[in-house]
Amino acid sequence: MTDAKPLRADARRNREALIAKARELFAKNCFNLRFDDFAKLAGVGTGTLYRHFPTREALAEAVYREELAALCDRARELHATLPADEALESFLRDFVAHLHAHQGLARTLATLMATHSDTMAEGAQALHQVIADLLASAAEAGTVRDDVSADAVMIALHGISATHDHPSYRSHADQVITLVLAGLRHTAPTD
Amino acid sequence: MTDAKPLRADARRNREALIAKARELFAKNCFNLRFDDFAKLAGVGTGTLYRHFPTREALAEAVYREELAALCDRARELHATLPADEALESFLRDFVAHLHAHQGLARTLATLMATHSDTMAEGAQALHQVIADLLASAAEAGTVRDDVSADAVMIALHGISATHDHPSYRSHADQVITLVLAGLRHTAPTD
DNA sequence: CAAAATATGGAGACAGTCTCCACTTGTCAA
DNA sequence: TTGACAAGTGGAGACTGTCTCCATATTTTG
Repeated sequence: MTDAKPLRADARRNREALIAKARELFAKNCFNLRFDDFAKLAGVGTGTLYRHFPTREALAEAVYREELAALCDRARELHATLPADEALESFLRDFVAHLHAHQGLARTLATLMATHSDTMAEGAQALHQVIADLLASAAEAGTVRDDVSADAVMIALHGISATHDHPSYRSHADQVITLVLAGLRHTAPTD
Repeated sequence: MTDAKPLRADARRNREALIAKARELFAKNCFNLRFDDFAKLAGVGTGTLYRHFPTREALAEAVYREELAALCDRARELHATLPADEALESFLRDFVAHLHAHQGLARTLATLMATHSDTMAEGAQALHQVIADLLASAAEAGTVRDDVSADAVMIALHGISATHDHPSYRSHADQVITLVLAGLRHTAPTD
């Protein structure tokens, strides 16, 4: 499901060029330039751009796939070395810090999460998975409540990433994480 | 700041027609039709539409202003009759239920919250205010922690409204509210 | 009732998106 | 090497939706 067709040499080259240029622009917070112009900037024709990345989101995802994967790896690492609830806390805090430092990723993530359709959400999916795993472990260990799904946490993260360009983003986002974690640890009333 | 210029008779009539038609369409989940077509549907010229509502969001806000105000009133009512933390809980639960029943409002709110600019966020602003008030009262009463601002809650709500078209929206959204409330009641560690 | 102020509508300028296909480039078997 | 087929290219131009502009119409006012 990850790949299937061996790309021709020049095709791969163009694809790389496109991603490289996109990364460069995203780093400069240029997200809204004309798609056609972008193609020109990357030195390829419009058609080529569209063939490789049918939408803006597809391009964004390609740019941030690695970064997102790294984040997920980090989560798994924490999962392996810390009690699950602590790993979760650590991960969520890191996550916010990372988004804060990488506007482009935040922006992309917000889009990815909003796009429930097709494979677009691949990145969001990976994120969902690691959170679900952490949550399951912690619940089993009895350190967090077991009646809250990863989706709920994802919704909170969605809110957070959608707010990335707000002035006092960082402190508010941290407060959300605080709330979520405190809420998770506050074991469900057993009435 | 709410109003200032007495609108001419025909102008007011057109404005009403526009809002009425928009409400009708939103109720049918038609959000994406061409702006020009919409003008025609409402029986006014394109120019007129643009003069009254420069953007889609402006129109959406006009349509849902009352509804949002009613929601805020309800919050104040609860605030007056219940302990603040219970009022908050009640309000947030109602809020989710209401969004669930009114896709259009959810959609609009998500947009409003994303738009930090100018007066656009008037609706979101009102919401922020009532939550801040509830939070302050509850904090004073010692029933919720006092180190979390209304903004944090708004971020969670943003996530929730942005998810309104997800299949299992309702249960996930409820879980988020549960988390937020539990988190709020879990008084901050005094270390 | 005339003049001034206010509002209208819709043609058309404009900006972006995306498709299409004649042509180029790469691959592979002989 | 080379020929022939597959794979990929690029960019002109069709298309779609947004928004402006202003001659004309309607209201209001004195």
